[in-house]
Amino acid sequence: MTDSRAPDRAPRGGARQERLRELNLELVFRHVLAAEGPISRTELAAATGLTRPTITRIVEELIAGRLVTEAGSARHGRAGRPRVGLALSRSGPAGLGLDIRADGLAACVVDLTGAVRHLAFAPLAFAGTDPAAVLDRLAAMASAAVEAVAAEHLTVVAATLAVPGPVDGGVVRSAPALGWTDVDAGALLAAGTRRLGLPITVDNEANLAAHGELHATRRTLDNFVYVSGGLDIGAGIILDGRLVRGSRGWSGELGHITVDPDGRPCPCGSRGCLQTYASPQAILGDEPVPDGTMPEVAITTRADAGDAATLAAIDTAGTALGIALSNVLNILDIGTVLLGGGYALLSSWVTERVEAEIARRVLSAAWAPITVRPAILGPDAAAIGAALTFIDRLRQDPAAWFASQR
Amino acid sequence: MTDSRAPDRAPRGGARQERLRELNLELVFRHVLAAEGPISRTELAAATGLTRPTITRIVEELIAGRLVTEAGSARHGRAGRPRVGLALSRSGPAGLGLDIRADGLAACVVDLTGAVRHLAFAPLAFAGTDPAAVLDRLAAMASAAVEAVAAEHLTVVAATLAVPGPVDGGVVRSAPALGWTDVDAGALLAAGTRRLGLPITVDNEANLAAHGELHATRRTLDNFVYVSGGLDIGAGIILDGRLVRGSRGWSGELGHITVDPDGRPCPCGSRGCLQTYASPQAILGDEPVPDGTMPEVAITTRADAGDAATLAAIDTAGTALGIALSNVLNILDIGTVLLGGGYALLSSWVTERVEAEIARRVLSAAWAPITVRPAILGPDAAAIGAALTFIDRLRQDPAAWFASQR
DNA sequence: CATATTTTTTTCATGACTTGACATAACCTG
DNA sequence: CAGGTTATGTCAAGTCATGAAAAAAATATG
Repeated sequence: MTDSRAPDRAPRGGARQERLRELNLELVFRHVLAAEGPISRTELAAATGLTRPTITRIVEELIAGRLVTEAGSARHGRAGRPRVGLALSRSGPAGLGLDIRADGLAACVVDLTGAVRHLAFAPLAFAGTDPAAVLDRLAAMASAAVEAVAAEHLTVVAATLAVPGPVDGGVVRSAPALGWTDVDAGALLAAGTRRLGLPITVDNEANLAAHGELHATRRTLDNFVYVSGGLDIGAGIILDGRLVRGSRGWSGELGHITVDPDGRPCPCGSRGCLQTYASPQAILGDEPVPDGTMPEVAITTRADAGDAATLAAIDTAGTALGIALSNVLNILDIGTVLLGGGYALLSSWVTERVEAEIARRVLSAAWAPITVRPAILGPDAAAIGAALTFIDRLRQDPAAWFASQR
Repeated sequence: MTDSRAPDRAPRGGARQERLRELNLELVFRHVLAAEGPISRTELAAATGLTRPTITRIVEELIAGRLVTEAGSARHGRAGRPRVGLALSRSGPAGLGLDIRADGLAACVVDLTGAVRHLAFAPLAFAGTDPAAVLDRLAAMASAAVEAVAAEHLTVVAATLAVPGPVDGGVVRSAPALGWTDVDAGALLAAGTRRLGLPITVDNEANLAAHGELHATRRTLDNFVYVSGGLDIGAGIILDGRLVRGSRGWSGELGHITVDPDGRPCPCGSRGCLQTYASPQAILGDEPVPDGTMPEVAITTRADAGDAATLAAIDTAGTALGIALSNVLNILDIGTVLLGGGYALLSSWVTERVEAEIARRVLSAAWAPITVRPAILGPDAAAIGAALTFIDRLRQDPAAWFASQR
């Protein structure tokens, strides 16, 4: 294969007539997706340029495939037969998202419309926990989620697991927040969920959370950097509505951007990495946190109380984050920064400093201002984004879904 | 338009039979492209999965459109009718690339195969030059190039202009190397080349040079950062064989990455920007350069002579470049850095330090080594990449070319 | 020079779409 | 409640690109 792009665009050899059908099915489906509310067959015909007979056949197929349902005839006041509204099915295939985060485990099911239909959380302290035990626990939550939504006629078809660290295939390379190194989370989870028969994907938490935000804004915002704070600082980058994964999927290591070349030493072996200044632990310094309290909460509590050391540390963190983000923005020309994860809680404290550094250091900021604001989704962003992984694939290529069903 | 991707994939309403033809034409064309040497109709049939009759008809169309030619029947020794080799036409449509660089003007024509068929360079000192005069001069070079290749039956169909600085539409926002600010280079060039009737695109020099390198490696290397040195330091980023432009096309501002937050002041208003340490002028310091000498040449001359100040400055520059690139690689997970522009000349002096910083600061370098090497193309990389812009579009979407011809 | 072999082209059937006409369904108006 | 109006479903004929099979073209071999 000399041209790496060849298989992307025409994967299955020559295009036969069937391919036309697939293309038009995709076209119609995408119009149903994009429509604000229910849309009728006649409207679809007008919008797509296809004829009514063709639309009728395609809609029939979409309904049979459980992607679309008739939403009941919406009487429009005028004379004539009322149009039958068509909408994405709320009882068809669904995606399961699982998240291993610093404070516990989350499971989430999202339907075709992107709506969260199930969300469960189990607090868990990770100190010294065995990966297999954690993933067994998570597998149980997955089963429970699948059963819970089955009652609403939703069929979970695929699962994605979010982990806080770089992932290689299904293997978690390093997740300091969990104390994991080279854990084959994909295999462990697959073992626990064999009964469900779901294909499993494992991905970085920041990437998935960014993906969740992309959907949460209904794709009106399709260029942004999502900052995900925790023990590690990660970033999910969305360019032109697509997640930037890098050549091996390890993009977004924001925490190890150099903020000061001869600065504080970092466990990674370098000096002056962002996370030595801006992670919650770095802000808290040596001060211990009461058990069961999220470090971000401890920070805001102390800051609200006017603790001078904390305020100074927040200042340093904001500046460092601003410098690191300036680098990202200079390289990628992105107009929006979303502060997510722990930073969503701290955003009112750090946004100003971040904005100041960006205004000063990003070349294009002079003629196109850059927005910094907290993310929309809360701590469940990654779980939701994970659940959306399958939904998104299905939305992009409904024909492949039909092919897989046969 | 709620889903921003909808128009990408099915732009022209419903897919009719014609669309099938387009898809298969693209498929066949891509196989001709990917083939090592000439390829016969029968081989194409086997490779694409289409039948011989279909191939015959499509090839007929490709030949009529001047994209493909019969390369003469290659007798293969065995019995039977010899296969007729088909190859990309070397006398069909061609792309024109123009480059305004620090030391002069370049014009370049590239044919469908990617071969450079014409290359001209005119030295020019930019101090105090009027943009309109420069672009007039360049327009004359463009005309000469078009005429020169017309003798070889090549038809120039589109032009792209490379400029050293961020571009907005056809407007050069700022090009310190030329002393230009907000110059509508596209319009000025269009005025001078009206007679040729070419569509004109203006783009950043680093982006285009990266694109040139992508083709120079025959797309075998499809994830890299191309560093382009000059008065300004820019970067062209290729991810998955695609140029990363950012949301407004201003990506790759490597020169303004913060290397030291309280470092040297930069004309941009910030402090510690890479280019205050690593641009040729920064390396030379106050020392004057003989007129007509490229600064990079002056640097290597002094370094070869063992000048201590120069060697120290090179060291500082290499370290700074390494830090800046580490940031890029941490964010984007790219495995290769190509040193282009002026840095190609300096690569033997700086590579070691750049590699050392990357090994230390890039998280993934621990388990996947990163390559740093000089770029393949020389100073004409941007002109060649510019000429390839149109060729690339045509290669990606030959059907659109046929549509535009009608 | 006839025959075998391989490549290319021609001829005909298939499938998906369009157009246009008509039938049916469900609602509004008077 | 009859008749007009609008939405949807169904049927035929026509178009176009493809696949399958057969014919034609061009060469090597005996």
